[in-house]
Amino acid sequence: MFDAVIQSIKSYADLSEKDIKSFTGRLKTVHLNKGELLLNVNAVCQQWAFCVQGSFREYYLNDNLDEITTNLFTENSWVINHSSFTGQLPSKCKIEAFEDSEVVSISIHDLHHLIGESPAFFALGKILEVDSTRPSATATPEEKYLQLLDQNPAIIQRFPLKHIASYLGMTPETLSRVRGKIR
Amino acid sequence: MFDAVIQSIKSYADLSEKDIKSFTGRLKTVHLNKGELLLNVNAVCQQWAFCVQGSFREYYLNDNLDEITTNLFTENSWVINHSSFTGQLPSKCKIEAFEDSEVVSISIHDLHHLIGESPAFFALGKILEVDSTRPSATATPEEKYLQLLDQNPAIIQRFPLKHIASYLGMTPETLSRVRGKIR
DNA sequence: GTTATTTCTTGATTTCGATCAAGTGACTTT
DNA sequence: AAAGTCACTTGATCGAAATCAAGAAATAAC
Repeated sequence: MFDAVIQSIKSYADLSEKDIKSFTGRLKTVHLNKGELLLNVNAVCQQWAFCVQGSFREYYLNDNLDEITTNLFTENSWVINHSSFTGQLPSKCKIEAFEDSEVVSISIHDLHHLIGESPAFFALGKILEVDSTRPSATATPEEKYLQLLDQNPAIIQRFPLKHIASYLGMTPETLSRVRGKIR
Repeated sequence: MFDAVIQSIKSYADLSEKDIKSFTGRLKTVHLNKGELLLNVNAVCQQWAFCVQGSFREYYLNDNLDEITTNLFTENSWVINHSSFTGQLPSKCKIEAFEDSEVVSISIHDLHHLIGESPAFFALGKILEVDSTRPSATATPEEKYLQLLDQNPAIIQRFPLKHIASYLGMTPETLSRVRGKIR
């Protein structure tokens, strides 16, 4: 049932069977229809959510009311607003289900509790860093696309060009040309 | 003695007098001469350091062996490598004393201990987020400079143009022209 | 099945910032 | 004081990506 999320946490922390039981005992399964929000603007991110099925998009509206995509998530990845979670501050963006989706999540409260029980859980902090690896802002459009293709090809297969372009910080036209060049 | 750092933590967390005593009791004062490293490449950031006097520069060498400045710190700010600390991963950059400097620091171990003693300390996590506010990568050179001028004018007064330009992701020539235009 | 709408591609033009280059002034070093 | 280095400025040119614009292809709506 929780196979994928168990595999994920095992890859970050050295957990005993008992630890894993404690962990899964605190997980909640949540279903979101396309368009529903996992996190709204100004809400504080209180959960670590692991996407079991579907996909999510994190974005905000700039002054010009364009949607700027800040993150894209697919199956078997952690869907967390990093800054809102760590600082327990109001989020600047929304996280929206891009398709009908299912997540399993654990609250910040339960996470603290687990760390208190077993220090091994502390290593899960790496998830916040490792999972947020994104193409570097200084790279050229082609480099950014190749980095994404290398690190997270699922995103490219799953989301339309305009969201990927926004996520990579370029226009759809530029991304289209990069693709044409690579092909 | 620890006035500035006490003021800083009070601004992030609601701490009792006892909490503050526990905190300061674990602080260590370290002096670094200009050029000495607070954190080296591949080291894991194990400390939260608060700059009491002096200034620091965080940077790495790119493939072309240019020094890319990723952060600049002056008095009364927290000098921490965010990603290395949170994930307890090897740092990709150095943090170097830019002048003769003094920091007070607390170890990750002691920080955990304090959180165990009093949950109020958990709110200090905000420091990692709030302090890392940086001019947005998508802004124009002028906007980036004005954002920095607004949020952290001390940096502009303290560091030479080339490091500020690198930090803001532009060439020294461009920054010079931006300054000329604003004046 | 036809019409809309959205998504993507392709071309022409423009623009902003990088690069290349030279020069000035301040500060060291000897 | 002369020579050298360093920090910054200013000008000219270039290039990559944005913008503007139009059309093709795919998808949705009626």
